[in-house]
Amino acid sequence: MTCPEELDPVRLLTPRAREVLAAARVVLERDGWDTLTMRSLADELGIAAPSLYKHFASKDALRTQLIALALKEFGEGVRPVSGVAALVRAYRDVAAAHPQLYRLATSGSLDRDALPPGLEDWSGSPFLEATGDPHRAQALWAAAHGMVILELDGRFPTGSAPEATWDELVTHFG
Amino acid sequence: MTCPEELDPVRLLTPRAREVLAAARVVLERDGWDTLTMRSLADELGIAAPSLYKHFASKDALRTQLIALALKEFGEGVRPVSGVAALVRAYRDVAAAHPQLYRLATSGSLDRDALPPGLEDWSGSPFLEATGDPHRAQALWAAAHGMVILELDGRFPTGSAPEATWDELVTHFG
DNA sequence: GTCTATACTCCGATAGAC
DNA sequence: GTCTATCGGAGTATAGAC
Repeated sequence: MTCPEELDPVRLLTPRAREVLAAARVVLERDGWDTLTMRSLADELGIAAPSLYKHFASKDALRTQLIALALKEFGEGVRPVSGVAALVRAYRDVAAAHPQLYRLATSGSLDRDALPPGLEDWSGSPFLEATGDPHRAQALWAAAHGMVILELDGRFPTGSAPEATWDELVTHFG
Repeated sequence: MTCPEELDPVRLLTPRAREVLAAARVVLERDGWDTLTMRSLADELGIAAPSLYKHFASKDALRTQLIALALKEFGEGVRPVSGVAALVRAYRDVAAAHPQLYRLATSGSLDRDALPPGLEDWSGSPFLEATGDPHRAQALWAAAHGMVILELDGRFPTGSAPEATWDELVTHFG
């Protein structure tokens, strides 16, 4: 399922800015946000770093666009499923497929004013649909996020089986 | 309840190193890890930045000590409780009391070889005691962590009531 | 244990020509 | 839309004297 047109964060970007954004995704996923620099991004594009500022006003503006893009894509990746078990499975998979983008989109502060209005809510709405209750939805999302981020950060003790823990989580919320 | 002597990460530090560590906590909680620099830490102590290297070999070594200290203190803060509801409540409170230390200790990669052996397990053992099952414990911890970190990062939509979500979580695991 | 001096690297961002 | 040149700053860390 696709994101509504009016929520698509890319809709107002120039074609070249979209290319820059796509390259930023590549570098982000390869190096992580902290080591993505305007210089490394420019290298990826084969241009000089100062040229980037013709397309994005600052590195932070680029970050906001990446986050918006992530909200859109994660929302799309999780939407076609129904039921708590399938939702949780899809959430885990989409995060694992783009770990650095997931981390960027869900960690640290969020400048809501810079996002398309309604995008954040739309991105999380599958949890509401699957649970039928706002607080239940929020609790399930938080639990799934905790699992994902601890797994991405390698925080579960070595040798532990996350699969069984995921099953446990689904059981409690199923 | 206090941490076993042999797990206390501070036990091998010189008195002066402990003072440096204490100052690092202050600066960390005030500025966050990314903006804690060797210079700002030195300023807090009223000494010059290079002097710090007499006590800690690198900034990363300092980070490891802070994380170990956090594991000890969070373990102590959560241990005297029994039952899922009280555990979750204590976990939330101890994180909220030292948000930046919590973030440092639970986010990003962890160099386990640099920690006192057994400290990490000891820190998490209250979850095992409260649930009686390893996977249940892990799921509860992940859910609680997800709630805490999203709350600290201001990721719940404005106007939403985290209290009710916390209650929801306790209900499912209670 | 602290100091001064400093090396070295990297960063985001701007100015102005083409 | 891209370039070159550059600013201004920050960061970790080392060397060596006291």
